[in-house]
Amino acid sequence: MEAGDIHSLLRKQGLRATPQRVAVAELLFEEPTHETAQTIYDTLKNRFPSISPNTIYLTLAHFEKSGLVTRLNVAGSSMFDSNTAHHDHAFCQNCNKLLDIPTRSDVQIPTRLSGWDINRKSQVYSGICPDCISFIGIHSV
Amino acid sequence: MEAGDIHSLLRKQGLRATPQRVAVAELLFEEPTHETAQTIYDTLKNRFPSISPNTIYLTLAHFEKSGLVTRLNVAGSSMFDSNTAHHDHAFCQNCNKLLDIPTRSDVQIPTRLSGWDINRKSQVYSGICPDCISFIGIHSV
DNA sequence: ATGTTTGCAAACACTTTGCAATGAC
DNA sequence: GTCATTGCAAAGTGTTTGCAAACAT
Repeated sequence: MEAGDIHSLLRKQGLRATPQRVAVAELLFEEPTHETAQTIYDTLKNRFPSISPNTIYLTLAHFEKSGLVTRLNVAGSSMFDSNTAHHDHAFCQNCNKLLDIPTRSDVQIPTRLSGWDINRKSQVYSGICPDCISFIGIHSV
Repeated sequence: MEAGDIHSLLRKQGLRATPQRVAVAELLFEEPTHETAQTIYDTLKNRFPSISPNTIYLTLAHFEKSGLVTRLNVAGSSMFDSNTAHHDHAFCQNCNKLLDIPTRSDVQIPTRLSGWDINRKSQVYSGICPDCISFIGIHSV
């Protein structure tokens, strides 16, 4: 996805397409990685030396509200996922990597759960990723 | 579970049974609620006016390491669950309540997931709890 | 031109650290 | 008595706030 597309994507959501927002969106949509506000801030400080955490957090909140990204609470902070199709996650306890994995079953999100109004389902598998297993020789205890 | 039992429970794990630790354990085992370090600290400040956050956090880390409790990352901070049997969770986006719910399927935790060494599975349903629906009239958007 | 968004600075919530004093065993 | 644990104080993360200046529309 290139800059022009991202611009109109934001506009379609009624969001003003500032350079900072386009940059955040690029980060989130280009790569299949899950960024935290912190990593985005660190990355963008190079291109926008005067950017503030405020901007990142407000931008991400806007994106979330518009449904462009999903917020995931993992390892004590929020990670953002541009893959809005339903899928599960695998989290590496060693390197903190978060990976999308296909849903293991065809179970749909139940909208009712004994009186609850459920709008989101999050399945997270935690363990050690292949890289850390082979590279460092770490195994779960 | 009474104080004496908790004392020996801790000792069985090789943990020194200090009054503070017994109090933390009581909180976690008496009620089926999920406490955060913060709520535990706030509660125990009454009984132990000089207790420090340090103690709470170290205690919870010990309990987690010993397998007495499970740490859950929800809504940006850790919640602790004394129910170590496998089960899912329902999280209320309005009142931040976390509820244990029985697992919906008999799927066991897979120990291998395309090269990963998985040791934990966490299923969280997010939405609005019955109390908040009827009481405040909130519904998910 | 208008109203949103930015950057700044400061505060905030939660968690972790280092170390001497305390206390469980 | 010994060593783990506590309390204290301070710092470290990650996130949020208020407001004037800047900017997208």
